[in-house]
Amino acid sequence: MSSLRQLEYLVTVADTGSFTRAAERLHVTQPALSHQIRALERSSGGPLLERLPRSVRLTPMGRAMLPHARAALAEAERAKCAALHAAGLLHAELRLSTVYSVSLGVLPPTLRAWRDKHPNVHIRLFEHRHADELRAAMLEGQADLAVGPQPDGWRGPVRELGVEEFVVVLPPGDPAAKPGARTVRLETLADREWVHFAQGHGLADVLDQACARAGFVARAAVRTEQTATAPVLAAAGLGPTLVPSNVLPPGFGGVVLRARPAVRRMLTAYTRDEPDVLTSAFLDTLADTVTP
Amino acid sequence: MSSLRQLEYLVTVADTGSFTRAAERLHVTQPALSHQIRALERSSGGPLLERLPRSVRLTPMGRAMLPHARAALAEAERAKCAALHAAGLLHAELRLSTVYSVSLGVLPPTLRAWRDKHPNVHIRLFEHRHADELRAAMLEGQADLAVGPQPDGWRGPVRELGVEEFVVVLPPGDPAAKPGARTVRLETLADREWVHFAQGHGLADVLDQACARAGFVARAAVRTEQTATAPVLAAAGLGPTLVPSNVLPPGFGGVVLRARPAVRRMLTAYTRDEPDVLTSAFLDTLADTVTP
DNA sequence: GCTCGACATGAGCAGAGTTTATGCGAACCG
DNA sequence: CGGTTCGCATAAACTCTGCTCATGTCGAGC
Repeated sequence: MSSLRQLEYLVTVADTGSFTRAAERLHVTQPALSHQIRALERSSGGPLLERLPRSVRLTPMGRAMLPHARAALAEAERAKCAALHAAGLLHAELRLSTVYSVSLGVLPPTLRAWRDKHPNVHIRLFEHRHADELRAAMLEGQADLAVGPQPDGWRGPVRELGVEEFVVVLPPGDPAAKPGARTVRLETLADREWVHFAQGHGLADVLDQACARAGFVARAAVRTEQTATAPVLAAAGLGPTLVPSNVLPPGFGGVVLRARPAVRRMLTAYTRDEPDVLTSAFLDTLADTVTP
Repeated sequence: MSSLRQLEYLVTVADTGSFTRAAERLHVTQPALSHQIRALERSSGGPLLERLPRSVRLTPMGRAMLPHARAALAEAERAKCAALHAAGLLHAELRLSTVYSVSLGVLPPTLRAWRDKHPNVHIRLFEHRHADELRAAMLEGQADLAVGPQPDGWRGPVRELGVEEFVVVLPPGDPAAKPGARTVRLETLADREWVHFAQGHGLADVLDQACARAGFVARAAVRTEQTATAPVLAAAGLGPTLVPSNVLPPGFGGVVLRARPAVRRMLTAYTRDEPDVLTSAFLDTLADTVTP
């Protein structure tokens, strides 16, 4: 009997038209996918996919199989949903804890996707100024799930979501932004006054450490408490600032340059204990919406 | 994500109303089933089955989940069938090799069940007089699947189907058959002339070895080539005989007693290489129809 | 009260599935 | 036309799931 996972792999390869892309989407490596598809083909009695040099197509056999595979997956999903519905009405709240920059940048698309899938699950959001605060609150069991920078020495499941890249924001026409350049060296901004963050704000540490690595101390023209304010102030000419690229709204007016050397932060989701159904469902949504 | 197997386990427990019986039907041990159901319950967020002292019932959650689980299983099955159909394997041929006693006793119900499920697969049956002949023919690749006694030192997959119990057949009113007795000691028949089997017939060896273990040599009143003939001759008074219990037709006229000590034979199905889809489908049918 | 039936639990083990590393062939590019 | 890149297959090692075997627990029935 073929497993659900194998059917899921087949569907994903069919949808993406490529082993490699399917493997990415499924969060497994490409050989693992190759193996499973191969096993499925053995147990089905013949090839399901036609390996072309540039892409992958379904064989007639695969095409015949595909709709039933989709249906089986959908039914399994419905089985779980039905179970959740039958029992989940009691405890349908998910407590989510995070830091300012994440709740502004990464979370909104995820929350929208989640709301579409599970409109009856209420989400309660806790926001913290600093990753350490987040960590401490999670230790006390404030929330079911934390989304934020990698916590040091965390006893419990941690899932890596992806790396955030930080960008320098400058006002239009700033001399440090060479025409056409995509990056900027932090050292060239060593003598500027920066749009900084308030004491205890997580991004204040990020900025300070990045500047320290570049060999200088960032002086503050102004310190803001709100993450979203910094790039607006920077674009208005108060000085450069450094923020995760995903907090910038689409069509943002300022000049945006990747820092060189790169300033990155691993974004993770972590829980105190093994995640329950709701939490792990949210984790999947999170992983799906963050990377692609 | 819950696996297909877990859903199958759930459905079977719901159908049988018991962990133990479900485990038998699924050909796994009861702890394995307990574990999987427990895992499914964990990943579903709550109990699916209510464990009563005498039986097992579904919780509302389990009841909600059940129809979808069935549907998922059915779709997965259809996926495989669709693939087979597309590959043209549904109009295929399955070559089956066996020994006389098996083709008479065990196989007919299996073949009927198979015919109902896959009416388009033609079965070609090869019958052998002795297990060694069967083994040799299989080595040469005569058939896709062999059904017969356990082959010695077989290089390839062997699946145990169950043990055949041999019975002594006597004419009605034979003095060796005590009224109400269900068994008979072979020694008490040591001085009889037996309804024996032809030289080279597999059951001839079985009879000789059983008698040897009981401390005597079975003299032959007559030797028959056909398995079905022996019990008829025995019932007609030519002498006792020893045959697998499953070769006796329902409503057989003679006296049937289990041999003591028991004469048993492990019945197996074996293939040269890993079985293909068709073969393993037949194997499943076989395993299902032989044991219960 | 004792035994028996039925499910739970725990330890140990085999095999499935995954990852990392590497190979191979076809297409693309200079 | 060789070199490079992209995409899938293959090999080997490791991890972890899921199995069996042995044992525990609890209620029912004699």
